[in-house]
Amino acid sequence: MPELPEVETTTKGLQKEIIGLRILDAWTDLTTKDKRKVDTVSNPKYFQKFKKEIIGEKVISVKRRAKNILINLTHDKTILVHLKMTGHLLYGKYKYKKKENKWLPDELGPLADPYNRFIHVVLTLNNKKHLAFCDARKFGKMTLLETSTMHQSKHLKDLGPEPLEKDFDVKKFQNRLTLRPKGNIKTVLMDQSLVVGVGNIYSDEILWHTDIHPERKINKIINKEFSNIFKNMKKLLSKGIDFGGDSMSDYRNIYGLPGEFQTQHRAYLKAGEKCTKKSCTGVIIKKVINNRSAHFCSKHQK
DNA sequence: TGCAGTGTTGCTTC
DNA sequence: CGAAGCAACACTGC
Repeated sequence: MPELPEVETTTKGLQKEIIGLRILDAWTDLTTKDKRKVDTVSNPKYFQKFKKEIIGEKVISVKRRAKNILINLTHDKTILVHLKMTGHLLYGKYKYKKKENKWLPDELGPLADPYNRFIHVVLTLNNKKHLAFCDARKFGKMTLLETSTMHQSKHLKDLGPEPLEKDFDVKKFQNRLTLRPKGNIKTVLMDQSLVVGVGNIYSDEILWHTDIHPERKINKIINKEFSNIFKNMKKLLSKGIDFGGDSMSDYRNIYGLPGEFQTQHRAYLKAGEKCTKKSCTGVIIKKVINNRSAHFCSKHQK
């Protein structure tokens, strides 16, 4: 689900609702033994430490870095959340069912979200409301970092530049992508160590708009095309934010409500449909490229 | 009914 | 180092 526009939508929602609130309690039912998750709340031992650290702290700010949400707390602490495939952060009123060790939305909770049944972490706030982390597939990540050094942590240190930052220009963009001369453009666009924020949906859309085949090698792309990809990447990511994210799959904002960017798709999940580019007679096809499904026009993307 | 497919990324292998 | 494949997990939809 969540690529830059969806994570940005969630971040903005949190900025509106939870800044200034204090964390009173934390709960989870996650119990993985996966080594890759030792330093996240999925590891029960880590969670105990995490809980102790965040209780009593107040939310100072909420930021986004790549597809990570950073909840900055007092005393140099920051909660990092990555939604991965099916994560949701929901804000509202929930109640705890002790018998089942489960949380349910209360009458003021985000009832709209059918993903409420996958609640795996709940933070209790000092306004009688909660921040719930729902995640059907349990791929998501939640961990605690030291704010002053977090950008050197393994979670953030290898990330490329932000595509929507003012000082990120087409020259820097081209220099980054050119680090992978033999890579397929679609795969390279999604490589978070080169440029952050683009995933499977937006990469398909960017390439449809720029008339470029997803398997075109980086070293076969000319300057003018880089400039076109750059412009369309910024345009489509901004549009995704303006539309409140893409809910073709399960993305919901912090109130459990869907975004609308899925109405703007030209390629993603449109296999078999006629291409809608002006005077193009092609059809959208689907092909697995580097283990990801790519959707593109059989005719105008070259 | 059963099984392929799913937005991400981290690890392994070559 | 880079490229590619697959695993992590559990549900949805064909």
